[in-house]
Amino acid sequence: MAIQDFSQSLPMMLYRALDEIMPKFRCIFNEFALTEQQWRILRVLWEHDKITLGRLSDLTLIPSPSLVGIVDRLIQANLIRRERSDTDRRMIFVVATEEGRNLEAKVMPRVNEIYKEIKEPFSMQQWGQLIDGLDQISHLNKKTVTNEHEE
Amino acid sequence: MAIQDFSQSLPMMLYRALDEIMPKFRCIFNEFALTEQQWRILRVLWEHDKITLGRLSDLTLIPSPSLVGIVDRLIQANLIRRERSDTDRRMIFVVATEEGRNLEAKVMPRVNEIYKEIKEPFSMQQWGQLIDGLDQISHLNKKTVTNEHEE
DNA sequence: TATTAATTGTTAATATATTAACTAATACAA
DNA sequence: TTGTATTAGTTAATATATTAACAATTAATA
Repeated sequence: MAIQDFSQSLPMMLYRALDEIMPKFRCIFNEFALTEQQWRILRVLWEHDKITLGRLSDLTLIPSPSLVGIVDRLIQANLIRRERSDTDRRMIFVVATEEGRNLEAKVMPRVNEIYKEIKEPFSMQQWGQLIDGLDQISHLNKKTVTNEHEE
Repeated sequence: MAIQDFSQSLPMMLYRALDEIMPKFRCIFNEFALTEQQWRILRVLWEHDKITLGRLSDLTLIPSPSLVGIVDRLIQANLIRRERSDTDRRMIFVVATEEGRNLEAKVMPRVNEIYKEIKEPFSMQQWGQLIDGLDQISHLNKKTVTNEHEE
């Protein structure tokens, strides 16, 4: 039997999907002088006032060694700041500055617009199946696939 | 209405899916002293004896500026070689060396094994829906979404 | 055929990913 | 309480991504 088509493999399908949609978003980020990774960090900080670097790494999927430099540059841009924990001096919190918080109202509408465009051609069922499938992939080693809700 | 959860957004779901599965594969690549990108190039060359850099970039999803260095390193490893076209001297073909071709038989079984593990917990229908959804995402601007089969 | 435009690759500058090693602080156990 | 392990974050080295600019070649057009 012949080699299965590389282009139709799951990893390449995932990469291609990202290659299709991310440039649309990056286009917006660049208008605000943000890189994609910088955006991710701000995006998380808009949901969490105060967060440790470790958790930030988990939520943004940015590996911690990368996070160091990206956070540095966001601080230089005066969009966030570091804050060492008093109780456990190993931990470092990251907090958005006022300028960083103000970006939300400017960027989010633009981003939501693109997101809606992407989602639009899908039926609600199709979209749900896609998200469920991706969720199942990303939990392969974590738990049995049946339970949906967790804290 | 509150901000929708960033972690459940399509881009982050895609990134998380890749974060889950790719380390498994990279583990194998590293055993053969290959990076993921080097692997992708070889993988394509096993399906195409001879291919231009441009098309290689399309099929591997490796941006051409990156391709230059990656190809350089594969040449140093004696796994591929460059070959300038006679008919159009702008084009450069990439060809696998014998050593590069020989890798296929060693690496592919290992990779297929992991791939099967990933696919295993899915029903055939679930998997099909996932692939279809991803395919639809990656063709958003190319055509109307209805036609499935193409050459 | 001289000019212009388009194509194919490359270089350059900066940002990020990957992997391993390392520091500082804390938790834990003998 | 000392020694050890663990945790949180950083540094270092190399590879790759992103964006823009560029060179060489070919195609197109007046």
